[in-house]
Amino acid sequence: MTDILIVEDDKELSALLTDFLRAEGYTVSCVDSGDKAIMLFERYGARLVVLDINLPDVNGFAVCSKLREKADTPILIVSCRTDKEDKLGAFDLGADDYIEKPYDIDILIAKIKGIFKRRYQRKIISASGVTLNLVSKSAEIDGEAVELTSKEFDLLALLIENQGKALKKEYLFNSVWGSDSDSELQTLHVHINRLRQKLGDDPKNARRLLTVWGVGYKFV
Amino acid sequence: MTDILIVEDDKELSALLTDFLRAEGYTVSCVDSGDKAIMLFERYGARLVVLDINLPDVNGFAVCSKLREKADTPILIVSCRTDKEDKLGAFDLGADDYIEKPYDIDILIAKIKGIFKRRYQRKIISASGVTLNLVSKSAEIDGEAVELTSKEFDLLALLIENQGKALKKEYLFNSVWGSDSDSELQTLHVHINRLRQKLGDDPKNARRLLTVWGVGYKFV
DNA sequence: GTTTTATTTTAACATATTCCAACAAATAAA
DNA sequence: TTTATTTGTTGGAATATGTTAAAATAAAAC
Repeated sequence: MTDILIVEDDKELSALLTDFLRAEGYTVSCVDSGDKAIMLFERYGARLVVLDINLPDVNGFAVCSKLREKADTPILIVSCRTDKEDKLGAFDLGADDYIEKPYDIDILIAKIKGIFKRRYQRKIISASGVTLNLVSKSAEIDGEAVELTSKEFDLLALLIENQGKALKKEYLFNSVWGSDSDSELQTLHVHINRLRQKLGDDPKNARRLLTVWGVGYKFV
Repeated sequence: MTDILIVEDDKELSALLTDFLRAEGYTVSCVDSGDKAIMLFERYGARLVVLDINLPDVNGFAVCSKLREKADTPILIVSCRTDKEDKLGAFDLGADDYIEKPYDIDILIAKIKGIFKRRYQRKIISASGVTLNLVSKSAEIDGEAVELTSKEFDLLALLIENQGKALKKEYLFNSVWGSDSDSELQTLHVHINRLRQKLGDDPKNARRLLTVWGVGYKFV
């Protein structure tokens, strides 16, 4: 997965931005149209998207909303449009920021660095007595070390990273296992079951790993 | 813990902002100096800080860096200074955004809502004592948690998002169930009925979920 | 190559939700 | 007032969804 996907039809600008970002140590992919952006994102994913609004094919807003359907990757919208409506629309679609062109490239980079730091530099995540060390892959529950298998760990990490959010079963399975055939959701159930045992959670009266009927699961 | 701590010495501006944010369902505290901000934050905490740079006592940047020592609460810096150096410095200190004065209050609120959604998994819609969190899929009625099934939740969310507007039954059914078999509107009645029970609404004298004869329903 | 451990599959079981159908009540039209 | 139409109510059947245990497979360790 590349760090940053730049969607920008101004070749000169995108080349400049790419150089600067690579100098900061990020891996960068560039596309000049919305369709390509979606394709590349579906295929390889990205940790952050810099999205121009005025694209040759589809509208940038449409791209934004399509990306949001797939993942909650941070999206920075870049545009020469200055209307308030455009900005509000962008935030409503789930964009993380709206930056007017022409922008100062140092500021944009500072913002990107900030997002990366807040979003991806976390080594330890925790919620309601459960602590996961993403580096050593070790887990503590209520202060006591607990052995988790790798699938269990990945699943629990995903749930804790999104604590409070009801996550669809398809999404959970997809993220942890990589594919999504309906029949395989049983596998997810089994792992949820194991996790609950290790968490000491009774499913009928779960306190941490809750089922959200008709949707999936959430960690609180 | 309050949701939002506003650090701003312009009383008029902070009062305005407070009103707007409270209308969005956030709890808000206001202070007019850096020392008070630190004190209040240490004592009660906050989920997000809106921080003015030009304060009567200490510099806003100093406040920002002190807050960062204590927690990684999101900080939105608001300032009339437009120098690049100030902005870069703010991001370097860990500020989440730098907003130039004068700002559009709707944009600021959109940004705050976005942060709450991403960070705290809180996307709230509410009307007359009923609050739905679209991210965690949880519901509160008059301050008490209530269990809703997924169809009930979707239906109520649709009604609340369009509060005050009478929605056609066909539209409601279509939106929630996806199909459009007109004959099955009976199903909608049943769900409306359940919702009214959970809302504590008597259909003969409904206070929230009203019947609009010949049309459908509306939430007020 | 065997043993151990982790993971997946299978299938039976348990539960919640949704749907349906019949009827009751309210409203509008005749 | 009567009639037709729309809306409200109810219980249980049908369906969808969730849980669990155990066996089968795959992967890793020895």
